[in-house]
Amino acid sequence: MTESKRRGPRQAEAERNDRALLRAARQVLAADGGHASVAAIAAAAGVGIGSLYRRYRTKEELFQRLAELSLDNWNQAAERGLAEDDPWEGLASFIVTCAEFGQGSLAPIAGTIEVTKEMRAKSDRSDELLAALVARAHQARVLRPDVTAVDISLLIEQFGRSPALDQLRKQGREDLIQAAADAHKRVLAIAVDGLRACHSRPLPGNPPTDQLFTERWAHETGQSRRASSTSA
Amino acid sequence: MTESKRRGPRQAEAERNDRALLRAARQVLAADGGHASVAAIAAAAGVGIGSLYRRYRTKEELFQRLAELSLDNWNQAAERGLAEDDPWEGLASFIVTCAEFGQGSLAPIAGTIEVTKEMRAKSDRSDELLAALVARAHQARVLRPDVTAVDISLLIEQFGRSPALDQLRKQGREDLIQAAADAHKRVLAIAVDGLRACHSRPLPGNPPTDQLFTERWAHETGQSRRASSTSA
DNA sequence: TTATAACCGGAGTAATTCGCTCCGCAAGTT
DNA sequence: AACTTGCGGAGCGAATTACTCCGGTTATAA
Repeated sequence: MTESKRRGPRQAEAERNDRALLRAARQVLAADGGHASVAAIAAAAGVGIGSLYRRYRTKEELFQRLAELSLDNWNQAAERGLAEDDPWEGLASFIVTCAEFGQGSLAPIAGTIEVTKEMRAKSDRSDELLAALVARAHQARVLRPDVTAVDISLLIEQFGRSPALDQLRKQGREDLIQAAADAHKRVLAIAVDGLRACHSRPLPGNPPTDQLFTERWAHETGQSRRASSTSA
Repeated sequence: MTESKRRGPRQAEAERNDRALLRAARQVLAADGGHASVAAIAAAAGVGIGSLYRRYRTKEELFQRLAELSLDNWNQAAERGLAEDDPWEGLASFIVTCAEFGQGSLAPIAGTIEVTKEMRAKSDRSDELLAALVARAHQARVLRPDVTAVDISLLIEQFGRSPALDQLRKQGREDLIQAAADAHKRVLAIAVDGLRACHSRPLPGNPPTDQLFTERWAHETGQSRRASSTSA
């Protein structure tokens, strides 16, 4: 990212290919789940398999990079949300941005990739940012009092994919993709409105624990200790 | 279903196995997508592959049966919803029931199975029932005026799976499965509250067309004509 | 008990799909 | 021309697939 000086047209093409690759990987991963094949990803990106393997030594390396970029995006969105004046708009825009970027693509690879130190640090930071976003919205009384940060994380994950969109993409129905994307935004807007403080009846069940996230990314690294807290 | 008279303990075991098979198929399909293997389904059901193939001549036959049962469940839930006195509770319970049953398991096989005449008839009937449910809620002014039946269908599909639940099941973390299921219900309750009429701001974009559903189940049967309407 | 029938689980099989390597080729630079 | 740089995809061994087939187990009958 700091070294994006292009020194020739070949380098430029390589960068474009890399971006297309990551973009395609998100889409294919969302549509095919963890079994997504490198051939499918390369084809969706419009590049050859060879180009994929020149940049990433293995399939897992590509997925690892994808996870890191997603965390970066998540944190950027959270910072932008905190920068907004209105606490509600800040939280809502954060949710929408994360869901559209496709955070949900990560769920199928949660147990398969190795979690690096950097990723864990970024994940911790995202927990803090989200907790701040939630605390601010609570203090302003615009967010339902019994909604927690974990609820929000689960909601974002739930909307990280669109089943309709994924399937239409796999069928190659380019004509309907835009309509499906718009519809997905609509349904997400409905769900976000459900977070507003105007709803008096309490939510069912107890607030979920953040085990639902921390435990899923363990991957036999003996890492089961709580790494973050979701309360401010 | 009319012939459930058991004539011996062997038949009873066969019935239990069949139910376990269908239940497991829904779970594995949700977790693994369309590539879900018969071996995985049989293992999740706790039966041998042989038992699966004694009841269903092929993988597609199992999926077809699954789709039909889902439609039956959908219609039953809709009828129960219409039978309720309160229009809002009727619609809300319908949504929750469908989402929990795992309507979302069908999305990954949408393009792969042959759509029978019966299935299309049941699908048409479900469209009518949902339209009635929505119309009633609109007339009672308890449902946001700009929410359509297609919006509701998409919301149900969106909540037909839980990424967290699916992954925990695949990891065999039985201890967290109940927590994930409860959390999923919570998030769904949030989204359902977003449908209430108390929200004044209109939803973004235009109401989605039902092409988003009809086109996805076509499967080269030359069937592209509109089969139902979603407005009352 | 033994014979029979019904149903079970899963090893085995051919075909497919997988991740990945390797090499011939086109484009830019000197 | 010669050299460098990045490209696409054929091909390979390994893994996975849907499905078949058969030996074992349980319930009933004589």
